[in-house]
Amino acid sequence: MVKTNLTATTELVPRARRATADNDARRAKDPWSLLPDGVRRSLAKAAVEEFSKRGFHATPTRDIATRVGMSAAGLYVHYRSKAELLYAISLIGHEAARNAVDAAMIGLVEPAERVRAYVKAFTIWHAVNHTLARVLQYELRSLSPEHYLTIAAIRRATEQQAAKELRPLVRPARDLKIKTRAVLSLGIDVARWYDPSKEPDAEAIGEKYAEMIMCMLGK
Amino acid sequence: MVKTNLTATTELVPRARRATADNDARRAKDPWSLLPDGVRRSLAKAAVEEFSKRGFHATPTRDIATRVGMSAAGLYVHYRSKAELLYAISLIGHEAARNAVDAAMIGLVEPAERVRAYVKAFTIWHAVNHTLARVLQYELRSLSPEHYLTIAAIRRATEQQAAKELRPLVRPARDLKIKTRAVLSLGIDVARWYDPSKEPDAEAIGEKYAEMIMCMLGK
DNA sequence: TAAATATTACTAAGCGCTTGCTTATAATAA
DNA sequence: TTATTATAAGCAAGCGCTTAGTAATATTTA
Repeated sequence: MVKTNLTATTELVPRARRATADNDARRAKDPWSLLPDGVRRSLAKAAVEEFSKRGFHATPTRDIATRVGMSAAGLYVHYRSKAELLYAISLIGHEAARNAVDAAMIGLVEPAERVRAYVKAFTIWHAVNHTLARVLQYELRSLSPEHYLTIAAIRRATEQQAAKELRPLVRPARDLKIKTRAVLSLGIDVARWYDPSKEPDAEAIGEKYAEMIMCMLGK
Repeated sequence: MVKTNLTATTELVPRARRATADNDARRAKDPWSLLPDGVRRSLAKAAVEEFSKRGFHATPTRDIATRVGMSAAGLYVHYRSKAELLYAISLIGHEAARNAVDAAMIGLVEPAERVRAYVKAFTIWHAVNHTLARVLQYELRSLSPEHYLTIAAIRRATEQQAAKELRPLVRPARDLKIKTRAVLSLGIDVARWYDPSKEPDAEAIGEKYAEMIMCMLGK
């Protein structure tokens, strides 16, 4: 399997392209750049809009297809099933969030600096990409059992990464788990309440949140 | 409309009984005591279990009825529609959460003490009642437009109450909104990640969260 | 080269199934 | 009686997805 095409038989998310600073920056900025431009991407974006607003089970595939100007059956040329569409979205979303925080910490070595950058980037990502993030967080239960296992593993890795970064800053050490939870929780929940029409400045929220967390950690 | 019965034509949540300390304590403890014991309560509890696990739209009314040993049609003797069942749950849940924090602050006058009690009670409630809380938070979008308006008003009041309690502790004053958001957000999101089989001690989580928030507020 | 053959992207129609809810009817209780 | 609680049966609508077919494009063959 060398060539990449757009059919449903292909891998859901294409292999990472050559790692360049340019690609990294673009990926950190727009989650959808992980999916090659085309109908497949349009369908995924349309699905996120619908799933986010109404929920996976309340969204008919017909509506997603119509949104991109297709007949109801057209969707199934590009995705095997509604379930696989959700899975593709979930994979892309989790990878994009990971890329965003990784990019923000590049070059930082001081633990406190790294954590501050982590929290800020994580928060901003969940504000800017709140539509996608809502699907990631609220539709976990809508994944098929097999798909869920894969996504759950990715999420465990995220939690471990956060714990690793926080460890040098948390005293007593036994509080590491609950404080890691709190940090991730605070960032994730931004996606629930964030409304760009009322709170346009995601950057400011990220800054404040980073400040609050550092304060909470006694730094 | 004086008498209370169990039919679908009655008010969804019965008028508050005579306010006694005993009733207050029971209500703070079990949200379901807001609904008279009987089939109506059983159905609501069964629905919460299902809605929480699978989501409103993924749960057939047949499954809810079956859970309480009824035929599919039996549900409609006690609730006009699936939508009204969700609405009743939402009303009860929001009122119960409010009762819990109010009860925790009774007799406290010092602002810092009140906030500490507030955060602790709010957090514990979302851990202990995480099943119900998930329905409250994730099924807002499944409410009918009219029902949503009522619930949204209740939620605005909750936010205002929190802001009122926090105001004396927040400097600079312009941070009140974002910090109120953070406090509520942290508590609410406990319902998402809390797993009683892994984290049995809700009280300890409430205590730690209160500590963390006070630290974040510089107290 | 041109003709023959696959492959791809798409649609109109619709199948089999599940959904929320209603109806007709019976049993029970005040 | 009269009101209440329940059920068995089933309806109309909506669902995910398939099928049969078309047109356009690529690939292979003569």
